[in-house]
Amino acid sequence: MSDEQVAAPTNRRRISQRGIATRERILDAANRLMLVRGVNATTLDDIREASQTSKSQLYHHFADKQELVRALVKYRGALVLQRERAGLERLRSFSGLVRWRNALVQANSLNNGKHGCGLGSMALELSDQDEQARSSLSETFEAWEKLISDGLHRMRDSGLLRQDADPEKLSTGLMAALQGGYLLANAAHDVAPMEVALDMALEHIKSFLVQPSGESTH
Amino acid sequence: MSDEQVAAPTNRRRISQRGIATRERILDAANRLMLVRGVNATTLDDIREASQTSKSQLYHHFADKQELVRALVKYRGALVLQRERAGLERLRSFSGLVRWRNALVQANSLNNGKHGCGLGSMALELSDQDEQARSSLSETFEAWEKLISDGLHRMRDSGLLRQDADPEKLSTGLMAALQGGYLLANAAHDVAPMEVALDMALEHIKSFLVQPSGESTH
DNA sequence: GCTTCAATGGACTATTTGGTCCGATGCAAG
DNA sequence: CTTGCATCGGACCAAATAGTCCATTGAAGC
Repeated sequence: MSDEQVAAPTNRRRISQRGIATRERILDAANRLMLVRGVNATTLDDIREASQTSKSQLYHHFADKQELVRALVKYRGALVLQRERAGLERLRSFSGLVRWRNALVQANSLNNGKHGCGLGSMALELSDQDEQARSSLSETFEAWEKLISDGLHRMRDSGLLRQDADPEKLSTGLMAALQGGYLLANAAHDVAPMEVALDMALEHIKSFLVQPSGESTH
Repeated sequence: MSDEQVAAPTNRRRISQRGIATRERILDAANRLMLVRGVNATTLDDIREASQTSKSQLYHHFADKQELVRALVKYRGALVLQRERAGLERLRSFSGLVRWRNALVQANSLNNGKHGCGLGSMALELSDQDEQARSSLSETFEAWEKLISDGLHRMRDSGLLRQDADPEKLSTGLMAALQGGYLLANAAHDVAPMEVALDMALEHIKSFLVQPSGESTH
């Protein structure tokens, strides 16, 4: 998945720049609306209006609503991975993990925990009703976890983490804490539970550091 | 919130047993259907059919769909708390926590991680669109966490946990791990991530035990 | 037994919403 | 310029769905 053209269509003959731009507008509008209202509660007319397009355009670029949703899953997944790659690809120390944590917490605190994680909310809403969407979301989570575990591997290889640390399990645990934190923060409309959850996961990772430092997670 | 009559209506004059039974059937059907399809994707006709009732009964017992959903939030919350109370009110040891973990994992593995937690999925779907539902769900999560933290308090008072252990934070972290685990397991259609997440949280709690034992979490 | 009202069956309505269609327009190639 | 096709506007359609209404039934109190 490349960093550019995250909205590029799969295959069709002769696609103009104007068409690509429209498709991008539609996906962007769907992305914003479905983040706050949820997938099923967002109508095509909502998207049409927000994207300044027409019904025929929606159906020119997407076969039906389900296909639009599936495209959105990939679109949002690419955006998240792009953002996360920027914050994780150079991860080499525990303090880097803390900075990553702080960025997520700060972003979520801006809206008092509302909306949660765009991927997590879609996962719960779609996993039981669209196998393709579920599969795609699952792959995105795996890729996201891999960004973390790669960093942990680097930390282990450089001697920061003990050899018995399991980067894969640690990253899965951290991702679960993040997603659960998003969920509880969303329900409470307060970012606090997310902080507690992430700090727990970070403390756990910290316990695998070779030289436990007094470094705070705050 | 009492253990019995979880479906009892709020207030109305002269309510017959038959009426209560019908209300219960409706809520039970809504509970089952909305767990697998989600709230917004479940129609009143679905519920009417599954509950063997009629349109007039739905609107006799509930003002509209939103009220039915709000009643379901309380209904499901009461059911979960009832179940969790049974498993947590006698919690006094780390092995009790492990048994609790195993019960949740086993239940979720029966359907390969599908559906997730009934409260968590509702939380993400409703928190941004129904303030009353969100508030109710938030209270339920708090009550659930309190069942855990009460147990941790007992463990701390009895000298099992160190004095610097914070039962409230630990229970919030554990709940986040549980909810995140449910979410990832649902996306992966595999209970494994939920196990990893819960084990991480339990390891973290274990690190606060006064006498670290070799007790396995598996 | 009579009265009263909760409870019920189910047809019916209004609105929302996903989806279709066709003529118009813009753009690029020959 | 002309032709072909992607793109577009928006009216229109059909199905789904929330919600209404009224006649009927059943049960509890007098």
